[in-house]
Amino acid sequence: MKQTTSKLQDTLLDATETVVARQGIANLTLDAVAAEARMSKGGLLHHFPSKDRLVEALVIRTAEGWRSCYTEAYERTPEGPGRMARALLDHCLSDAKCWTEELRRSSSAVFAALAQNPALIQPMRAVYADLHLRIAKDGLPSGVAEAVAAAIDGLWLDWVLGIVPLEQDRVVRVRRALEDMLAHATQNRRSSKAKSAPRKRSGGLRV
Amino acid sequence: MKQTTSKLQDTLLDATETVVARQGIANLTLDAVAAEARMSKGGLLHHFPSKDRLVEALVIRTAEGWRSCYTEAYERTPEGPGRMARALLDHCLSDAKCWTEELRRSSSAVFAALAQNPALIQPMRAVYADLHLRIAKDGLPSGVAEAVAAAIDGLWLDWVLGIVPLEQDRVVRVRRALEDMLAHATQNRRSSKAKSAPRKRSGGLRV
DNA sequence: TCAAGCATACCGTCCGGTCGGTCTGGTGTC
DNA sequence: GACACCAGACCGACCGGACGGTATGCTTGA
Repeated sequence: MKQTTSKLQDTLLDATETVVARQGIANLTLDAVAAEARMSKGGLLHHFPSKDRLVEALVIRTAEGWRSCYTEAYERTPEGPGRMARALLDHCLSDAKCWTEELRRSSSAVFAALAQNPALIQPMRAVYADLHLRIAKDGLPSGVAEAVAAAIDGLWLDWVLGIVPLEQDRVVRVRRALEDMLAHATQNRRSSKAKSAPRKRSGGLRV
Repeated sequence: MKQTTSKLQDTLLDATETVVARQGIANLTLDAVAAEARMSKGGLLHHFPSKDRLVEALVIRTAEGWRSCYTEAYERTPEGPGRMARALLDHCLSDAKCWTEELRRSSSAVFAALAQNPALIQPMRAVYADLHLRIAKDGLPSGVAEAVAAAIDGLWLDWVLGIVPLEQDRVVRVRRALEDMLAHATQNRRSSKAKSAPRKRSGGLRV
């Protein structure tokens, strides 16, 4: 799965992202990529045997980037219940230092690629499966970590698609809400090992 | 913005979705759509002057569908703080009755369309702006409703892209976590009108 | 009879992929 | 050191098919 990408191949993949970012994946042509990378089409095809392979490599590279990203965040985070959730909060929602323009470009390129060729979900699925595994054994009522992950995905979606402009404030607000949720969950877990407090039937929550 | 779509145009849009769902938007051709709708290409072009317009109409139809969907949910929800958040929870996360295969198809088609032509974000943006307006004046610490919306978006993303298979259990777990968060927020708001309790610096949350 | 609805044939363009070729640097041989 | 040889990197002209769009004509109902 993790293929060796040479320096030059990386350059070509960068060029691909650039073209997609600028012209949309509908206008992603081998000629355009080659031009962007200042190479001939023949040269490009020498490194990637087909357009499909090129795009696939792009997706894989990005997926692996994500994996190592959250893996490192996890390693950095102190042990204890909710470790993965805390890692996600700290890494993804702190000061937006991880919401770089570069990430946006690659993410949006991957999105486009997925739309083009649904089979490319595969590498993504692998990464997500890995992530959800960590989340599952997070040591908290499992919905909590899942909610955190989902919320981050949601913010990320808005951002990548450009549906809603990225407001720093909004990220901070959401982060606080999620942190509170996490704190409460941790607290409850500590105070009562019993089944979580009796709750209204799931139809409900009327205030 | 809200264009009148005739019965027949709807059929053609359905056909378009079907083709996208089956073959990906890369293989969305006028011929394919026409064939799917059992009509000639000329007939198709008689109703939609170009492929772009066809796809645009598809996006608009879906966007308006979403809008009316959450608007109705909002109307159905009792007044009070967190109304929009509750509406979203009740509608989107209750028994998955709104996670229909039909929605998945149309959503994924829209995704593909957006990837193909970024300008089509426009209708989506309008709908989201409307939604976020309601969320902003939800009467709770604003991050809470935003977090709910984001989490739902995240679940929705996983589902539409097929990154993670839709598990009913997972939806329920996340729903509970979010409900708890909402309940706490509502409670805090009731007990203290003061600024929310002193919190650790946002760097933190160490358990 | 006229217009709207639709079908058929066709055109021009674009683009992925092929293929023959050139250039460069490395390696053995004398 | 000179030479032959070779492999891999890279080029770019070209081909063939696909696809969006047009032009034109048929059919049906008012």
